[in-house]
Amino acid sequence: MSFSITEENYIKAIFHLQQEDGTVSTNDLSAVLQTKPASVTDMLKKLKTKKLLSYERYKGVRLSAEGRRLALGIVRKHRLWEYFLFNTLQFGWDEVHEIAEELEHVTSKKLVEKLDAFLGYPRFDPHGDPIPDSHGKMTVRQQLNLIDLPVNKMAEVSGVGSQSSELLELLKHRNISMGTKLEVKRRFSFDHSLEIRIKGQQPFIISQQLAQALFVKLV
Amino acid sequence: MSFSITEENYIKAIFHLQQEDGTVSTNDLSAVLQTKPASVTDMLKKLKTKKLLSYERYKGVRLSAEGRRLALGIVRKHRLWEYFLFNTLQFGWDEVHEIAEELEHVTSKKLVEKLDAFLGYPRFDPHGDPIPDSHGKMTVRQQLNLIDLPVNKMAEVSGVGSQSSELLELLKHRNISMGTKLEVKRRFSFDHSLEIRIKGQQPFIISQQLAQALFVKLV
DNA sequence: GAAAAAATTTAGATTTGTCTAAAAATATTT
DNA sequence: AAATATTTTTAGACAAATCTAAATTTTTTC
Repeated sequence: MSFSITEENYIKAIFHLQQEDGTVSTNDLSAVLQTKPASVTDMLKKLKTKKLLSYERYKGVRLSAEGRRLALGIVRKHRLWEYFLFNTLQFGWDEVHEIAEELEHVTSKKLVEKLDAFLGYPRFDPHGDPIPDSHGKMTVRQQLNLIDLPVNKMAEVSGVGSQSSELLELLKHRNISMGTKLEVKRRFSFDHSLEIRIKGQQPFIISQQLAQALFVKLV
Repeated sequence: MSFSITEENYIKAIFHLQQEDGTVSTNDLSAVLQTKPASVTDMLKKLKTKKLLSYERYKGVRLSAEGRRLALGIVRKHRLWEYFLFNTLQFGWDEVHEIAEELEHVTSKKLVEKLDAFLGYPRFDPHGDPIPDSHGKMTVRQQLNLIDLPVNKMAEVSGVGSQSSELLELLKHRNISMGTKLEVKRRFSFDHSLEIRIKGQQPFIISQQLAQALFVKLV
């Protein structure tokens, strides 16, 4: 069985939304895919007949084992291409997502395996997200949200919560990127902002929203 | 203005058919695109309104300057990706075309330029076809370096890189002279040596230095 | 230069993925 | 638990790209 680019994008979106909570709603999908809820309903019915997901009207949706396998394949391709664009072609880490959105739909299985080998079987993409291997397995990284990082523990940035250009723009301006070493100096309960200090720089304050969008690991 | 993958495939097909004779017929297009003539007619009308070609009913079709520019851009992408697949990812030269058919539709301009730079601005793809540069210009090849001769293409020796007696001595010993017909059987990336076969003889291996000193033309 | 053959176009239908507007089901508020 | 609000689905329509069958134009043959 083969799938259109549109179908693949639905499956990928459901996969990502499912990470948080078990079932995914029509409205959530409508929001991330930028299509009307009515169109989402139509597509869900279609994907159900293709056995990629279980769906009952008004009850939300969940990927089947088959659907999950497909999703992992797409995510694998997306992240391998991101790695290629960043490491081989020297793109900025804020540019790679958009291009990978197209490359991820190229179908050749052999291409994916050759690319993986050429890149040296990388396990994380430029945003710190794990790259599924050819069996769909991902290395889990002991990564925590910056908002949860204990005060005065040195850590390094290992992931971001979204690929939005707004976030990436802010990070660029704040001079934060993958591997940046930092620690939390203080917490302000009023607005949940944090004072952080990047190694070798003066401390400064970041918002709760930004802190929640950053993942770090202890060093 | 942007174009669908289908529209791009029509433009590319017209471009290739146009190489032979000036105008292209509905039936020829129908044959290479594997669609019914009626469908071709519909698309030609559409592409005419987009000013990519000139078309009058029953009279065949010709690309406009705009259409030619678009076609060259697609051919450029196709051949750069073929070069990448063959030279970087070590695909067989018979496998690259099919995969490049998908990659050629990825839209990022910057990707094409970065890929071109990464590959070292190659001027010919693995089949020996010229790669248009970013302005759409192609090198016309009459004579090429033996090191660039695609595998399994019969060619004849048409020139040498120097007149040094050392070179000529070696050529005499190897039994190679002007007009000798040969083909490349294999390439060894380790030392860039080539296995070649002179028509009617057993294959043997020559060094990179020797290959670079020989010019051939396709026969 | 007709008649026959081939190529091309028109007309009307189909599939995919989308939309709007209205109806139905579910969730929230009071 | 009734009223209200929100979410989701249904019904019917539309654009893109295709098809088949029939009509038209061009080309070839005699």
